Amino acid sequence: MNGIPEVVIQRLPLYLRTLEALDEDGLVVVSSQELGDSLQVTPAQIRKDLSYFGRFGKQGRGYRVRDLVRELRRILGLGQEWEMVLVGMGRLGWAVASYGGFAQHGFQVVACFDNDPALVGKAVGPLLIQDDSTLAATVRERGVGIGIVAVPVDAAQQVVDQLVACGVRGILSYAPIVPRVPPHVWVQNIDPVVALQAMTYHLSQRKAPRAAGRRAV
Amino acid sequence: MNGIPEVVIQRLPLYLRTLEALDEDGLVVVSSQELGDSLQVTPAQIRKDLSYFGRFGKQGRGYRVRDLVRELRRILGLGQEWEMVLVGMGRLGWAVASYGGFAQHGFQVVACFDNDPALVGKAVGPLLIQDDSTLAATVRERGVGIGIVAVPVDAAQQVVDQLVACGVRGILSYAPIVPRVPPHVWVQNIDPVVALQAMTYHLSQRKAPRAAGRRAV
DNA sequence: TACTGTGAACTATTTCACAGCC
DNA sequence: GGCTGTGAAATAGTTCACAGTA
Repeated sequence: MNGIPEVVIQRLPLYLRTLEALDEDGLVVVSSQELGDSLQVTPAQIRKDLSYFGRFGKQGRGYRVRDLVRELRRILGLGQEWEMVLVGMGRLGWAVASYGGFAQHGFQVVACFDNDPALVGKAVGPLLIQDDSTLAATVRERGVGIGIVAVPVDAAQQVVDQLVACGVRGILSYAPIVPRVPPHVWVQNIDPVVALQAMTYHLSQRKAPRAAGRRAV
Repeated sequence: MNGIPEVVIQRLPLYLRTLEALDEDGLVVVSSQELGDSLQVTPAQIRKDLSYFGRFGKQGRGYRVRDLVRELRRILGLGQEWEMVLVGMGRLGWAVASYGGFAQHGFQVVACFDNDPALVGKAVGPLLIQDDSTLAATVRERGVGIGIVAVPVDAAQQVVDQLVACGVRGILSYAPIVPRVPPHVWVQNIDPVVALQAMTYHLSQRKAPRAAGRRAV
């Protein structure tokens, strides 16, 4: 055994999401079996995943939902508000900026940027679109940790480089490339077309076996 | 060996995406090494992945880019136009409907639905928002294969059930649940918050190792 | 010579199965 | 009795390394 497997990390937010829903429903204690039923994951997998981080359950009973929520939030680093900058204010960037789901989960877009003079100065909710040239200063000043890339593919690597140069350590990219980043920077890509294309493989087969995972993201 | 591993299927669209870009750049032949450099995947992995489907390369030379694009498109079932219905026309659904990237890749939203009378009848590009009650008829009539779910979490499972009942075989879900579907239906989930939460785990650690995959999607 | 295609070796991940505890 | 936590076993996935060929 070495570190904690990346697949495990990617599953924790799913556990958290479900546990939060169960908590809202008023459930106090949950077994790995029940949680697994909701998530379509084996109970053994849930227990093994959690065991990488500690012992959170009570034998013979299960896990206290609220306690496990708290532990997972701590493990995932969700105790703080995370500030993000958004680059690219075309249709996609606009939609991302207007998406309420981030704030709800402690992720805040604190500034947004575009290099199109026609867009700079426009208001997006409480923010004004800034020119790309002000990106570095804003990121450095506020110590923003995460950048969202919503620019066209041809500009994507350049924007990623800029963000990395300003000290951003996480990048959520909607651009259809695998960006090149130094090893201390973490990237998550989101591309619905890629998801659809993997799906059509299965839809084209005579018979389809099991359901696919989220690849989340 | 049994079937083709799911991870392999999920990587093929990434290969395709990169090969299409290389083709546009005028590259005629590519080696697994070069392709791997673009994608940050080992050459051995690319060769192995492709070998599940046939022999597409020439020893000593590499792969003809255009031929490999054609093969991958065939394997992924991209020879046809795929019709999709979109359910949920809130902000997110609206953004999805307006997204140009689908049409560009042979995925067409042919109808969109909401259960809010205030939205029904409004135009979204060339489409009119229809009432949910007309979903089944539309899907059955046109034999639509893919449904996109962009409704709030509380309605998501119900909408998924409806889509499945009408004969949809693939679901792209933006809702924060793992929907329950019969085994012949394929699901891909997209949730940027889940992606961010996995990322903050790494950002919270003292040192961060390698870059994460896309889990795409 | 420069590459692919591929068994075999290796590594990672999942599942099993059961001791231990509530 | 029912459930967790966890080594050990089983599976799945990746990488190596080299024979074969254009």
